[in-house]
Amino acid sequence: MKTTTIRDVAKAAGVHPSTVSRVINGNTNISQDTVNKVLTVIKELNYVPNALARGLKTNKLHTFGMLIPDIANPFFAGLARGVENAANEHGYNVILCNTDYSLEKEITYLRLLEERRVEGLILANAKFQYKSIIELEKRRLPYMLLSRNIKGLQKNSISIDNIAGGFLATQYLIRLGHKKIGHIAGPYNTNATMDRIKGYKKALQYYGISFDKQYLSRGDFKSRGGYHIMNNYLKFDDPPTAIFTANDLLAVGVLEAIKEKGYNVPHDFSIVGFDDIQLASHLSPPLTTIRQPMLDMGYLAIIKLLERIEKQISHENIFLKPELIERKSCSKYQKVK
Amino acid sequence: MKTTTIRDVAKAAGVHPSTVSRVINGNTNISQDTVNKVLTVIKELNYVPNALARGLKTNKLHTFGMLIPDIANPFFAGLARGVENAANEHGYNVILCNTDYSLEKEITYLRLLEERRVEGLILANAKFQYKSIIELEKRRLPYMLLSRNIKGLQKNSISIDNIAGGFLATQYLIRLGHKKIGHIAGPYNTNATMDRIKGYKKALQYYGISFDKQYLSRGDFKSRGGYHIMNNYLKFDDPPTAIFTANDLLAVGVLEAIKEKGYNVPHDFSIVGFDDIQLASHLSPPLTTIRQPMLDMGYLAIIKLLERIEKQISHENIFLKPELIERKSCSKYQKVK
DNA sequence: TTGAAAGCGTTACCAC
DNA sequence: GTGGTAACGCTTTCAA
Repeated sequence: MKTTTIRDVAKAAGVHPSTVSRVINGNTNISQDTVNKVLTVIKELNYVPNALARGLKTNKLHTFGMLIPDIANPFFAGLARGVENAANEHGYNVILCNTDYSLEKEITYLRLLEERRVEGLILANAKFQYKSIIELEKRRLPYMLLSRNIKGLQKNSISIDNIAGGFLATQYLIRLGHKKIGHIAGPYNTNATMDRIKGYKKALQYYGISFDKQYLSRGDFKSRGGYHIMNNYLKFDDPPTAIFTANDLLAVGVLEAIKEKGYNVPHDFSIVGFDDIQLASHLSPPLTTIRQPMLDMGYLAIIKLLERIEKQISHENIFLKPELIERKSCSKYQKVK
Repeated sequence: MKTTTIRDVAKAAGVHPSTVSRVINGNTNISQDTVNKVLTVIKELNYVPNALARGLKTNKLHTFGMLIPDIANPFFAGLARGVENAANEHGYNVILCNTDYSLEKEITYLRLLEERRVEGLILANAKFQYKSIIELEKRRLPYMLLSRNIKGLQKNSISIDNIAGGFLATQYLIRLGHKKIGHIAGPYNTNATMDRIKGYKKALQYYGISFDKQYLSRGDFKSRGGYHIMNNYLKFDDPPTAIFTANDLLAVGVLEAIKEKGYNVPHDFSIVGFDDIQLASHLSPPLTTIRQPMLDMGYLAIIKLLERIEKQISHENIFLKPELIERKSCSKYQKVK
């Protein structure tokens, strides 16, 4: 069974194919009569334009590609949702690719997306390096890095200001009177982790608290890690009275370790997380945390990508403001334990 | 700047374009010499085939469309992940569309996907009705309904066996000695809700417990709803001693209401949820729940879709087995309260 | 084993 | 306002 084409419509309407094309594309220089006639036939024949043919001709399929490690991770799901919202509003579709933190997968997907002639790329994947970006630029394939910064590249990225986020969290705890503040960081090979540490140190310094390196630990963004590190803190002669974790999952583990030992949050320890995933508000106690505006970040990424495409402009790195969400996992520092 | 085409490669390699095409497509009837020559040139020129042109010619762009209400919902994210895994393994890409439970959006997206000539559709969206399916069949666009059944349609769907799920949850509570078992259901306009209720009733009947309709409540799949309904139960002269909720979020609200009144889970009340979202294992107490195998469901949907495409077969509705995940929100019925 | 030619379904440019 | 024609980049059939 052949699908109906623009030619079938033309024949049935008694006009030339190019006229049908003009009608479809909303060209104005056509008599109302012809427009009506063509439109009627289109409906009658149930004609659906072939976007591939159009794409081949115009070099525009109105499709973006998005690379993320894993859509099942709520953080990336939020980004993806923001991206899709903005793309859809502008008539674009997005092909989503899960790379599982594998460089190989990233490269395979990228190739696939190039073959498909996507008009732009949102890169929220993990392993991508500087030279891959150079490759993209050589091919003139517009991209935006999302929640991702690449060393040596000072443009076309959108992420939150992680330094500000770290500062915000730490400052909040300091203002509650805490002086012994632990920070459980993420893996050290990401900018996000390092910046959050910077913010943490900056706040300490700003408020005249000296940095104690035994209070800084390297975690893995998973609850298990938070659990072990907190247990370790609890063995200290002088454990921290407040903990800032580099993400919410770490805070989950911290909470577990504290409860297990019979202590209470926020009475005995104050906790601040990072991300504000759905989980955070449902923990007991509900977790005070630094919110990343995932939807906004994704949305903005597309807006900027479109600007790049339409006006050929490059953008400096953009940093969105993090926000402190105050819930019930922190309290004023209590002298007596 | 023109992109390099198959013709450029041909010229540079001193062969005919059709020969290049044959090399790209792994045609065997070519001398090793020519293959090598062409491959070298392809690399030199950095040639990337145009999938649109190929798709136009072959009518196969190897792309699927997937309609879901909201990727930010962990349940759908799980499905999407499974779908993408399977699609990718078979050389397909997937265009993801968030419909926000809006029929209008569903229709708009569907049209877009048709124009793009996707080869198949995964429908996990909400509003779609029988007549839209008929429309798809008329257009010979293969589809699979995912976690979604449509009245009157006895084929091409994959979901879990919700009756079995409801039965499993209720049976578990009964075996713990509970006799007064409440069920907080979802919205009544979905098959999933109705089937879980059926399973609940079936278990009661099977174990000789008479159904008491005051113990069955209609919820909304949100924690707020669970909270209010549980508060209502607590006002009963004879409140249920165990609650089975139609999803995990409802259980979150139930837990809150119970704690607020100073009761303890699992000591005073036993709770079983449904879905097993990430949240479930991190609640306190960790929630016993019925797991839906999201990844498997998504994966299988693509496998079956491919079968339909390649072998033109229709499938009966497929029901996957739910699984009870035992955590710490249930205990044996205690006589004295 | 390779070349030639036609055509997939559009759009865009040039006539009239 | 509308028609004609060529071309987008590829695959496929036929012929050699």
